Amino acid sequence: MSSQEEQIAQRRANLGELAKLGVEIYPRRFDRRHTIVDLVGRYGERTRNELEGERIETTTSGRILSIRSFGKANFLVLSDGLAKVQVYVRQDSLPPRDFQAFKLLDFGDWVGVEGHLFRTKTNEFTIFAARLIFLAKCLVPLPEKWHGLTDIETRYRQRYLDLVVNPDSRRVFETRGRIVAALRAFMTARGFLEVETPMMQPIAGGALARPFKTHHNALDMDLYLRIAPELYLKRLTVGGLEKVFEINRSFRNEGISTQHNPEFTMMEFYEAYADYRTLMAMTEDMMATIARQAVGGDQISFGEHRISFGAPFARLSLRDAAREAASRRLGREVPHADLRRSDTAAALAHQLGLEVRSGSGAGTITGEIFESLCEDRLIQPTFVYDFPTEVSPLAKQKSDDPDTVERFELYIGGLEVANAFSELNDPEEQRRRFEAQLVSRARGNLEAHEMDEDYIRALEYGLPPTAGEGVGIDRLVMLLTDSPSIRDVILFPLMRKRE
RNA sequence: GACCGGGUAGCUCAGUGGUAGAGCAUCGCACUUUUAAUGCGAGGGUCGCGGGUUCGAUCCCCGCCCCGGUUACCA
Repeated sequence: MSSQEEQIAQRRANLGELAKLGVEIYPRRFDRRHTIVDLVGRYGERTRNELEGERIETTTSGRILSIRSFGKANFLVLSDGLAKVQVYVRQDSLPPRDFQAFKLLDFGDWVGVEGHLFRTKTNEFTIFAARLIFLAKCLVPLPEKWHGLTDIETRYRQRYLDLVVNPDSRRVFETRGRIVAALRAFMTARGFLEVETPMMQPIAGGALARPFKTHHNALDMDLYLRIAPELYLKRLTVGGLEKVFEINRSFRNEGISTQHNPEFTMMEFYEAYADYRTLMAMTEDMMATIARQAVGGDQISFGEHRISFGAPFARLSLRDAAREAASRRLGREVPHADLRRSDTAAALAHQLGLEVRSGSGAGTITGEIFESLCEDRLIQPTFVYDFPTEVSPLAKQKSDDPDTVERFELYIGGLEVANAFSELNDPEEQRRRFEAQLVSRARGNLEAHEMDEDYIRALEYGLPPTAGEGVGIDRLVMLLTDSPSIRDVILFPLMRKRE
């Protein structure tokens, strides 16, 4: 029998013995007077004399993290996930059955305890147990207490184990919860209405990405998991909902990396009468506010970097960024004009050693130069603005430059954290943009946007001037929790199936 | 997809072409204020999977699986 089988058999046997003692082995309810974190927070600073004088009684519960046994005197450490407390279990202070049951407890079991608070000789804040109540068995041995669980694969596949033994992991997800709560509060306080739009869509639009496909049986209809909620949210603005947001899970059938999980969370919002400049100011405020509420300040550490979330953020036009990086790389001044024509842009990309799809326009190539040369250098928060129209089929052109749209992306710590633009609301221009995308699709670009007649029809009813933005919540959580991989901030990241 | 690193006890890790190692955990004994409790004793292994070389493979070779990283594709 392997060590694990042996330990499981032993724990099962202990459970059987508990049942024989007449202990209910899967009880239904347990009423606590305090949680452990309450107990420690309220009384953890009391001195020995104060505790002796007050004789504070408590009933609490948690998982057993360790058992130190001296025969007739024993110490348990219980955790409720947020705090730990020691329990002193003394044979002559418990009902005999409780003490017999105690001896059948294993590391990892859930128990309740009744008793009063005191400090031991070594001044440890402790519950002096008068009753022990068995709550649930841990049949499988938990990871070791000292080294914890470091195996990354197990941490992702069995996140519950990671959460039991790695307090840092727990903290990441608590911070994530605070970030989402702070974002929601931020938006609501500014008069935005939280809405929910379809995750299953007949046309996967609103972004340039490959979708997951599914099928509805009763309707015999193919559907896609959304790649973005964008087109539905703007339909709502057509309907007169001037300020809407959705905290949305979206799905993209693309590669997996430290920055990409197939399903990910965005906060996307639309504001009528605003343009992308409005949103830059709002985004600066949003980032600083979220940082303060989630981690208590607007200065953070991310890997080797110190990052300030304080406004104002740097601003950099995309073409300038690409041109300057290309000039630096090639050691010569690249003229502005070279990024405006597809032939000169392609030649430039070739000199830089970048491969571009044949038939790519100047805008696509400029975007690629930016991505490969600039993205990961943008450590302090930076708005990269004014994107090529070609790569932005849903954004509004600048009034003086039809090849450029009013769009920005926010980069922090080398991560693309937000993407925003003044929304294209001219239905005829929107149709031309979709048609250009269809040409790109016909050339093999599987991420090109599809024609969405229903969306064009909505625009025909009139979308007021509007600006919209998507904020990548997973990446924001990475930044604010100093996590190097998106999988560290998603409770159950997608893993390959395993037998 | 390519390249690099990894997969050995429940956990954390060492190791060798010749019977598989440690600490923690587990089991037994002792112990009524410990702090990774301690002391003594014991059990626990498909060395990721499959093939090959060899008298003999956990180790060398080939293929595959899984994980991580880099890179490519990809907004």
